[in-house]
Amino acid sequence: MINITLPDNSVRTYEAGVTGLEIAKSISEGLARNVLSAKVNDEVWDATRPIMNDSHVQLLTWDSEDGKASMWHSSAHLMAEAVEALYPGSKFGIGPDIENGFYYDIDLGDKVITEGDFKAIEEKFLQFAREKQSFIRKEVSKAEAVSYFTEKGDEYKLELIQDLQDGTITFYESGQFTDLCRGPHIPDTSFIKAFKVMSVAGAYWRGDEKRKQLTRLYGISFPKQQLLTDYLLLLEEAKKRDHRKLGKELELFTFSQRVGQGLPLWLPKGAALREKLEAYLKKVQKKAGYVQVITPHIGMKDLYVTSGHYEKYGKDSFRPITTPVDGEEFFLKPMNCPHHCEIYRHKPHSYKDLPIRLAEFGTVYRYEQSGELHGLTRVRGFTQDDAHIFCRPDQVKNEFIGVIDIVLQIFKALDFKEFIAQISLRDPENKTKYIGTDENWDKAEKAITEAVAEKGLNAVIVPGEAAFYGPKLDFMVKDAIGRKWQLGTIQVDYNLPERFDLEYIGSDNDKHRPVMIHRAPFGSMERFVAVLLEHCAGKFPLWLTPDQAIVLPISDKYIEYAKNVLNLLNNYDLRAQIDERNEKIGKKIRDAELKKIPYILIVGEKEEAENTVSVRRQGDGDKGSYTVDAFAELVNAEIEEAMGK
RNA sequence: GCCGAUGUAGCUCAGCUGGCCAGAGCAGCUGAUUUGUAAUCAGCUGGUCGGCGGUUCGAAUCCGUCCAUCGGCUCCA
Repeated sequence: MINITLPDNSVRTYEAGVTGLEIAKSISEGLARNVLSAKVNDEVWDATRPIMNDSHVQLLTWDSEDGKASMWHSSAHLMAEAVEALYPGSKFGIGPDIENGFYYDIDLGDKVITEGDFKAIEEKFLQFAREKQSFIRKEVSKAEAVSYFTEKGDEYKLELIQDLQDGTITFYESGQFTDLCRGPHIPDTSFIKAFKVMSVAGAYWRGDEKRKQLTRLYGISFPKQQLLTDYLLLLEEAKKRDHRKLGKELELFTFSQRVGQGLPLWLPKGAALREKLEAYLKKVQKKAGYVQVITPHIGMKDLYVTSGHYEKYGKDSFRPITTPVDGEEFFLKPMNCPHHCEIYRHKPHSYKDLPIRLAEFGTVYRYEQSGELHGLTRVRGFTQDDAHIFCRPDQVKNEFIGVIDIVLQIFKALDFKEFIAQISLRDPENKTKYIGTDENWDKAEKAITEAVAEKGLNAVIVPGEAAFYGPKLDFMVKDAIGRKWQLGTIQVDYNLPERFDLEYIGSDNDKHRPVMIHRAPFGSMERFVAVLLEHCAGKFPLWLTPDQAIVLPISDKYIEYAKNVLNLLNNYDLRAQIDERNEKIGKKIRDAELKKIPYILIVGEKEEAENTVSVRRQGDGDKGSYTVDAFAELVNAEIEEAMGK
């Protein structure tokens, strides 16, 4: 007999070899019907795998992430089985569960799967699911594994087996399909009640663009049909928040083929919004001791040879611009730091001057691969809210903390609650990718980790994600459909000061090397506006929105009064317009609501007589009569509350 | 850059397997209406059907190619 400890710390006794499923049955039939897998001593197992020793067991259902993962992973197998049945001779790469569903990478030979084929795959899948196929776990030797897939002719699986150790290899068999797999899986396929192929895409084998591109099928499955319906509805809703759609509807920005792909054109309202953001950040930075600088959009090739960027990115950049007579080469600046280094160099510095914090809304141009461009989040020309801090080594940590404070303050003002802080460190396996000495890297990584710890930030640490010149702390936010984008970034750099031979005179009257910190709290104005737009679904915070209010005269008899109101609003520094069109009030309200203008001010006979406006809040209906003074107070109070003053 | 899909008026879309001058709603313009909290009515303007080339008596529709966009992959200083 063995003792099984459940999550509530109760202990039950079973015969050795009991399975998660049997434990569930002993608790209740209902639970047994919903158990997908079991966590046994912190390892997720099949619910049908015998437990031989005393263990802590947690039964996993759809409600847990691990339970979902089990179902999705099993669904990937089933999808593969369906594909193999429909397209015999298919070879299979990998098929993991992912955040929303799962995928399988498949070599289909000459067959090209398109959306038209999805239905057949779905039907075959559901047919297999209804057959209640069990997932049977088998431990196999490396030799057996190799022999199976050699016979099947699946070179992808063979390659995967090469990397595995003998004695740790397991196969899972379900229906006609046998796969190399670590597991775990759900007890049988009848748990899967709904399935949809979401999309098809090309994906390089093992993520290497030099290797063959396989067909990646994305799918998602659920234990209830209704959950699939709900999920699809959720996706529809998310699409309505897409910044590309909202940007068009709200006339914030546009693109022109004639200007060039990935080169955004900011329309008046978008420009107004962006200027508000810039003004806000300038104010915050001024308080934090930053000074603004301005540098040109191009720089000589030699500047980037010095910085090391030419060697690293020269081939992937826009081709250089050359002068007509001497053929001197200039590059569109892909970043601002080399220019700022030259500003630092323009005169000698004392240790007493440091830190020097040079800030610039610097527009940069990078040649991004055409397939990478994406609305405003990935573009070829964009403006960084850049700054470079030149400081003494003993000031690094404090400066770093100062920047974290700015980022957090901004996120708070804009109501960004869900962000991920990520510390990117050097890849310990492949140190040659990076420039700079071991010692400097160690120092920089230590400074970041300590600063983050001191701020109590909950950060994930990812080795191998560092920039080539230094480690960094990034702030990532998800967009409407769950894609992660990097916004704010803080990067320690011991490298550029070296390359540009930057120095300061210390208290010992000797020359010393300053440390540089690159930082951009928004990241880029383009990406930040895109993500902000998706977060607020186009309903920007009152302080930021291009038009805070719109005055709607009931008829053209009241246009004069509406203009008086507008004047008063302008005196209060509120941004407002008048809708002077000859339309009925209902129509004007509808249009203003659709434009997501926060306050709608209706003026007619009554308001003119009483010297008031009738206030309507976007999405929230009639708020009653206010004098313009009282309305201005209302607006200011709302702004102050939101900014957390 | 790679794989797949898409591309019709400013916007959202219809136009089936090639055949009357390419359509609708919204937006815009003109006129009527002078309006009280999410769409007043009428008329009008607007499109080398992404570009170029081909097949055909005939192409928005079929084929090729280029461009752009979308979903991924790779990349992201």
